[in-house]
Amino acid sequence: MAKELTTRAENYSQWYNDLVIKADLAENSAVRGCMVIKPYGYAIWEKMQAALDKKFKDTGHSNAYFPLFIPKSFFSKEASHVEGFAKECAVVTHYRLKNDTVNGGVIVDPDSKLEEELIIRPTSETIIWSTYKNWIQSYRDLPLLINQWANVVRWEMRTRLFLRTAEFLWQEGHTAHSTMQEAVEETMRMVHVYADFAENFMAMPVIIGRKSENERFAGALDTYCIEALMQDGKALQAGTSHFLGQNFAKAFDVQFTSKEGKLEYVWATSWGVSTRLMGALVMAHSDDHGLVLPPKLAPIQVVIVPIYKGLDQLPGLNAVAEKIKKDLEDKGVSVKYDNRDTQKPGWKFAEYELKGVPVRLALGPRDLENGTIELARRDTLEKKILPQEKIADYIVELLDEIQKNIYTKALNFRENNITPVSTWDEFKEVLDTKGGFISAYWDGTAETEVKIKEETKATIRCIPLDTEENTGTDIFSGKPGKFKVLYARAY
RNA sequence: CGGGGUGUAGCGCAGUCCGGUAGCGCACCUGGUUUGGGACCAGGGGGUCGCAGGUUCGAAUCCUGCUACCCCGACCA
Repeated sequence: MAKELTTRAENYSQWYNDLVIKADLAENSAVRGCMVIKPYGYAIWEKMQAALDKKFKDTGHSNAYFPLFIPKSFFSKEASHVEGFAKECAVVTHYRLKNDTVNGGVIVDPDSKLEEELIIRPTSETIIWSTYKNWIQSYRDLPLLINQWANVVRWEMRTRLFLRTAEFLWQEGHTAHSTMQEAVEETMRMVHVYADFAENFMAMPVIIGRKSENERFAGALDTYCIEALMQDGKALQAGTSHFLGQNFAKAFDVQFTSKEGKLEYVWATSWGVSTRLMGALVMAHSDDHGLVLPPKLAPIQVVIVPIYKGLDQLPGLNAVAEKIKKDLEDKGVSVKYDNRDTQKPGWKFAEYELKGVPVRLALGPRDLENGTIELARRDTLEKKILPQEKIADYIVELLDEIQKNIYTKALNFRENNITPVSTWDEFKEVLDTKGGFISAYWDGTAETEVKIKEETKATIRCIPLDTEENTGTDIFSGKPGKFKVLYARAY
């Protein structure tokens, strides 16, 4: 028993930490707050990137790359933006080291102080809008639809692998439009792209909504988000899309000449998802045996494990396994045949379960005699003996079913954990005993939201897009509210 | 930045109170037996006990200072 996981019931957050490390997704690095994403974890991220990148291209966006460093002065141009990020910026002040003649080693050369400090990007709005100023002159240059895949740094006090690290990987889309309506449409389009990705690839149901003013992105007029529910009943913001209005256009003087010959400021959006999605993926589906990966994001979809007494039995098993592997690969399934003699079958079973491989095939001498093979599903842990014939076709369908099953399971959980309440006592009770999303009327004031947060640590996760306007009573203040919002404790 | 905790082999830990030749489990290496749910036996390698001072014949252990990391709070995708 080399790798024991803490169970979810024992300690959910320990379970998460154990799992990320033991499934070889990532580990802490020598640099405080920064993680090393290991090959298996990175392979999942690459699958996420590929799926998202395609969706961005399909909606007309192009990739580009902007600098890691941002001149400090750029930050001060948009007031609320600075305020939002100032407290968590890493700053480059010098550009050279020199030998320390006194104590040995190296020291920062005091003569190399920068005229203007450089901020390591916590997000790229400022550097991008200072660039867009030169790219945009006419309505003919619009819309400008750019995405970048990059790393960013936000100097966090407390970090957790994937969920919150000082450096993380993400994509940030930055678009410019000639009309407000077009920019609003783009904002909405992209939040729906995220929701579609979360549901169809990650098999993670999300609620699309609008953020309250408190939770809004620094510098945005409106922030839309996808919110997911983790198995411990805490919410996790999985992606955001911002309508930036003309704030950045005005701050960086980005104007264009309209068809009518008038000089106007452009309208902007930005949107992003990060490696935090990896954390969401882990917490949405996995169990006490390890990861449960949706087939569409699993680096290995099927693993084949041979079982034999004596190495002389291996060649016969190899022949059948290689054939099945090829049949599957011809159908676009990624397969690993693990015939290492250095580990025993039982060890391999446990290992691939830990790593969330959706389907496992085991092939032994009995199967060779009978023309059968043992198939185990990771999501349900069911085992079946099946004929080898047409196993590839069966698996192709099964992968699809597993993808759906994982989603349905997560959806049922989510639906069972949205609790409508109408009194403050009920609110606190549900929050402490059940968790999940709490649906309640809100009077629309930041004051109420802040007080609720202070008392319970729950925040307004979002105002769901599909909520109908109605009249109700605010759960906390008793004042009239126009719509129901979702409260939750969040990551 | 407050409050708590821990630094001993790659990982997880015991030993520290009461100073006397550094240990256990896992992992690793060699050989053999094994292989349908994390194999077993035998042998083997690996440590300036976080760092720097001090006390002592002798320090992982006692004293002083420093440092790193983890957990809980204030901030955040």
